Amino acid sequence: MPTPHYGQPRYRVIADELKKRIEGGVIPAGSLLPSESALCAEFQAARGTIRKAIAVLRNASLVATEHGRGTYANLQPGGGQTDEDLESETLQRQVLADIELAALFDVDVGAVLIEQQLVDRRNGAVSRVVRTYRSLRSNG
Amino acid sequence: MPTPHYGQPRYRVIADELKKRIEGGVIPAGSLLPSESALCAEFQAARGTIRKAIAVLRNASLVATEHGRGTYANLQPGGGQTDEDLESETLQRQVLADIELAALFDVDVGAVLIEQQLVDRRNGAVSRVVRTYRSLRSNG
DNA sequence: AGAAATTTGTCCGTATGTATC
DNA sequence: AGATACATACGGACAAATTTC
Repeated sequence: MPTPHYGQPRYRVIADELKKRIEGGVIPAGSLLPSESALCAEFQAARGTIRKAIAVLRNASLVATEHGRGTYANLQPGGGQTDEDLESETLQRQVLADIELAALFDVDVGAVLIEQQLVDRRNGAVSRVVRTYRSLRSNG
Repeated sequence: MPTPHYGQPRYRVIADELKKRIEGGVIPAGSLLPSESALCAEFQAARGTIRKAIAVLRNASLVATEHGRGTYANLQPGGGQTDEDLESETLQRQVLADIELAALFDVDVGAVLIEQQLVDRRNGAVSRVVRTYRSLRSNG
């Protein structure tokens, strides 16, 4: 099989599945996740893909990895009962200035602006979308 | 060459080198970095290694990557001097969800969203516009 | 409008190095 | 010392977004 990845990339699907297991208690907090090779076997994925999935969870502070030991399901640092699972992803792209933005930046309508978009997810659902616009030649 | 990585791993060395070039102005802020394949040739490294180096810079907000375009040197690593005159104003309003926001918030296109807009001015000129969107029923 | 080239994104398989048990 | 597990690195292939012709 070559590489079919329409829709969500595989590493993100795997990350979501692991997240469910951690939140659902299938993988108790503080315990070790299955080893990378075990996850490779289960999900029929390459190690790089598994590692990337784990990197997503690590980035979300859901797990912590120790060299030579393994990856632990997260024990919440806040002390509290923070059952919240925050996630965020960013992307940057070029967009065309609408009338309002053009007036603000003092450029022509349709001029190129840089947009950075941040999407915050809370327990899976999008809670906030932040779009930051900058002019090309403004050193913010 | 097998894979010796005593001391610093290769991707980190490459990341440091690129960082020097950006901060030193060899790669001007806002301009494109060399393509991944070009960097592969220059550093004699595999693409995955180059991509990992760039990921380090992206994580440090030193660069931003756009699919199909390239990786841009970032404009704003936060220069030191602060003798500038900053202003900001905010406003809140209701807007209608476009296709992308509708998909993100899982609502219908045209549904009402809350938008908060922040306009930063620097010495009079708009340097940044931040638009934050929330759903009405968002438990934010 | 459309095809080709460029560039980044994802995924695979493998090999080797390093840390821990 | 040996086994296990994560870390780094290579090379190849195809997908998707953008630019160029």
